[in-house]
Amino acid sequence: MNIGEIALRAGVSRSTVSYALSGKRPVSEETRRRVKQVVDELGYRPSASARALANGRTSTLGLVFPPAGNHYTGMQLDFIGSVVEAAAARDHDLLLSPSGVDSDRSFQRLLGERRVDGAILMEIRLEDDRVDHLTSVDFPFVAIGRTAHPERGWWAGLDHTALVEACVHHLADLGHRRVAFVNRPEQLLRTGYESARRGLEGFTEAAAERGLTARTYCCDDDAASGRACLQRILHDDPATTALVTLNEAALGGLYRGLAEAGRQVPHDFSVTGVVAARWAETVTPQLTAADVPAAELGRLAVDLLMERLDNPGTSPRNHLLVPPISLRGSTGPGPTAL
Amino acid sequence: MNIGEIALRAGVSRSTVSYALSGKRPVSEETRRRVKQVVDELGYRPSASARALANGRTSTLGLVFPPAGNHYTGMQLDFIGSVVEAAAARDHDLLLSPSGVDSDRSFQRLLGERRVDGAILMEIRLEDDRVDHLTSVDFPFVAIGRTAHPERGWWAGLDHTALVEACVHHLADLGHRRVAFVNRPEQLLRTGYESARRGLEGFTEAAAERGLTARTYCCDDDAASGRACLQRILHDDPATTALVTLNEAALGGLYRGLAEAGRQVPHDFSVTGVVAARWAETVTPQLTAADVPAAELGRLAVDLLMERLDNPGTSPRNHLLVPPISLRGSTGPGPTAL
DNA sequence: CAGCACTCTCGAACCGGTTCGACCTCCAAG
DNA sequence: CTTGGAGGTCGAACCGGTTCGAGAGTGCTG
Repeated sequence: MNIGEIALRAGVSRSTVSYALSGKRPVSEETRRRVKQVVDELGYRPSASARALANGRTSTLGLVFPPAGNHYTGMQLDFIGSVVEAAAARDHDLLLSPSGVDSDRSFQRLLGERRVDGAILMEIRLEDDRVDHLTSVDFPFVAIGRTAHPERGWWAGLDHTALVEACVHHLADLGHRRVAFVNRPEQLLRTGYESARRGLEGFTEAAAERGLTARTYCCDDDAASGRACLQRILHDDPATTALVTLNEAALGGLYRGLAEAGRQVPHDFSVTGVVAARWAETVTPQLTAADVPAAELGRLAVDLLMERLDNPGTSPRNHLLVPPISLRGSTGPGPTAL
Repeated sequence: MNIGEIALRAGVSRSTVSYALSGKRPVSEETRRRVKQVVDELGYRPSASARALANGRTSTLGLVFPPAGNHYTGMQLDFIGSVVEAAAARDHDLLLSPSGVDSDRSFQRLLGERRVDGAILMEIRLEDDRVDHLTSVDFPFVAIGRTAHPERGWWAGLDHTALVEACVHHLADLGHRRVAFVNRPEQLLRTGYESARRGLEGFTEAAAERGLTARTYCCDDDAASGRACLQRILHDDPATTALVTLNEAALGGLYRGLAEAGRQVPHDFSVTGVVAARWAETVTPQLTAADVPAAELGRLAVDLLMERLDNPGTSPRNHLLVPPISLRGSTGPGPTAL
């Protein structure tokens, strides 16, 4: 059942059916009614491929998805969900593209074969080939996070530097003097993963500013690594009384490590960091943390992308979010309090 | 840069270029070489829309995605990741479709507009309109879970009945006599959500078989609800010594509730259920549970779907998984042990 | 009544591929 | 020397839409 079939049954030409449906040219009320009736009877819907071929737009956005090798964090799920819904609300579909092992190939599929009108890039690095490449071919995309040269692009991101700094200040204000930082896996840090880098930067800077004794650690994205990491922390400096983490997946493990070491949260050890609210609430005591607004980030990214698609040539826009710290129960007075 | 351009530069016709690239007809070595060289030089890739229009296949699979209203569970993320990768491994893309508020509309987009060759349906209900509809129009799809009439379709799922039964037997063997079941949200149960229904069924049956005193609860998908649910359990029957849960998102809240009530896990309260390993490991003590093999489920679903697409008319196949219970640390002897 | 603008409709071209049938050439078998 | 088949190439049609230019009909003005 194609447009020709509809035209036949409605007794008009194919172009008239097209105009009746799109409204791009005036069509008599009588004709429009007949066409719509036939369309409804047959349940006709125009083929997406044909339409995409004809007018050069696929009405599909691409989401470049982190590989499954890295464990996913909960934040990503909320993010994806909100992107799907925001896209749907604007009559666009979302195509997932793994940026995994063979990332070139999937890039080729998305861009080379023109499957999508634009893309959203997750897992940004400070120096990011993909960003450079897309920028150089002028392909419309929005990054989730900032590269080292954020002024030149479209992006939505979190100010991890400021968030981690806020966490450190919070701990320092409470009287903690010896603090640790539990980062994302080392491989991510080394390859310039944005949040890991900027978070570390914020931690180092704020700790120095407050004159704290600070140690930094990398930790794989799972509970067992979190537990091991905590053991290293207490082994390296048993006098440590607080930590800041970016690592959602390790959180449960960190808590377990503390429990095993006999440290009570928040009584004799404080924990804080940057974590989606949903996960901060699963640990006991609930985590005092800067809540990652994943869903908002997804909506903003789609907004930006649609804006870029609708007005090509506009100068880049961006959103830098700095959510406040939600005080829950995982931080308490440190040794020098009072 | 379309196929005509390539043909021009290689000095052959468009059809020859097509055959040189697809290999569907013999082409002289000489010609093939020239075509490939031009293609490489220009970085030409055939347009996905045009190809889809011409041969009727989009090389795209649809994933009907649960709405964001329900909180996502961690299991879903692993699942999606593995589906994306399995699809990519077979040169297919994955299109996400929200099955949310306006599920008819997104269905229309996917099927009516022929954006995908086949689909994977999550969040199956025992009586599922979507399944009935797709079956009646003979659209190729694979369900994640079984409807009430599983013999007639293609699906991959978990045997929630058996898994929950195994949990109950495990608790009964340990000497627990008064147990509770923490299910997914009531709205899901009421609307016939498969895992909630079958899980409940397994629980009720096994508890009866073992002569246990059993209570069942519904619980929303978040930590606060888990905590509240646990309070209800202990309020309704303070002698309860164990629970079985399907609710990943509530797990942290359940543990918190237990801690607040002064019940030590596993010393004076046992917890078990059906949960993805990654989440079971985040709580302390780690959860003894049937590990939901989300990634495997995703791979299997893609395998089934591809098989169905490649051999239309084959009789339905399915996979019913019954993962074993992983003994971790959250269950211990009950009151009647020894 | 001619001229004109406006509304409505149609046919044809186009988007960028795939595929079918036909044709030509060359070589081996009869 | 004919015949036949295989290898290689081309043109044309097709997939299912959109869009442009033009023509038919109508009503209004000069």
